[in-house]
Amino acid sequence: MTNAPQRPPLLTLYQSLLDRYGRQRWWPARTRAEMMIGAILTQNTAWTNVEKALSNLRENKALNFQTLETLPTEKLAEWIRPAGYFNQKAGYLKALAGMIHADFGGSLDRLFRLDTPELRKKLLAVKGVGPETADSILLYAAKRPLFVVDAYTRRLLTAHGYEEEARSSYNTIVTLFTLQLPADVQLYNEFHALIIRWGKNHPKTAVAQ
DNA sequence: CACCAGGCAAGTA
DNA sequence: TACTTGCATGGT
Repeated sequence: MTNAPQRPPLLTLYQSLLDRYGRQRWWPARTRAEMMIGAILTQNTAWTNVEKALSNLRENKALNFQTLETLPTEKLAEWIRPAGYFNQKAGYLKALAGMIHADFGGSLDRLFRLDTPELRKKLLAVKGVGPETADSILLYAAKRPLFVVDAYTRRLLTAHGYEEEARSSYNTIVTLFTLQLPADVQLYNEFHALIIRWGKNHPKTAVAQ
């Protein structure tokens, strides 16, 4: 954003990004299961690599937790190899599939029947699901109004005068956005997607502004 | 060649 | 609480 005002209200920042980039229509997934699997695979990983892994899973009819639950970890790791950290992520996906199977009979409908605090706790209890992954699932799969903070969010804050806030904890940044924005699923959805879109034009190595 | 990309867990102090 | 390290592929 050229000539960005110093510390613009976050809603103003949202409007600027929306004007500049337009609606993003996130998350890029056809089903809740695909969304959740993508959320694990994209951890610290370029989305283009995630797409290759998702294609492999789709070809093997494994974009669902019933299949992942019974799939050998080694086979899963082989299919998601392009997404990097494949041994870790295979274990993470198995853990998530195991939780859904053991506690909800394999039913995402039943999982998503939990209220937001319980659902968040349930997700965070799975090894490999941290705050960003949990909140992404809550926002984009469960449609709950939770603001998602990621590395780009911190960079956006830094670039617009919120330097100290950008260095604070995950939950502090969530609170910052939550207090300034109406609790609206569609707004949080679009804002986070726009922040990623902005981030792709502002790589770490680029000169600021 | 180095650095980066839609994090997280586990260990240390 | 606040660091540090390992995890790994594919693109620039």
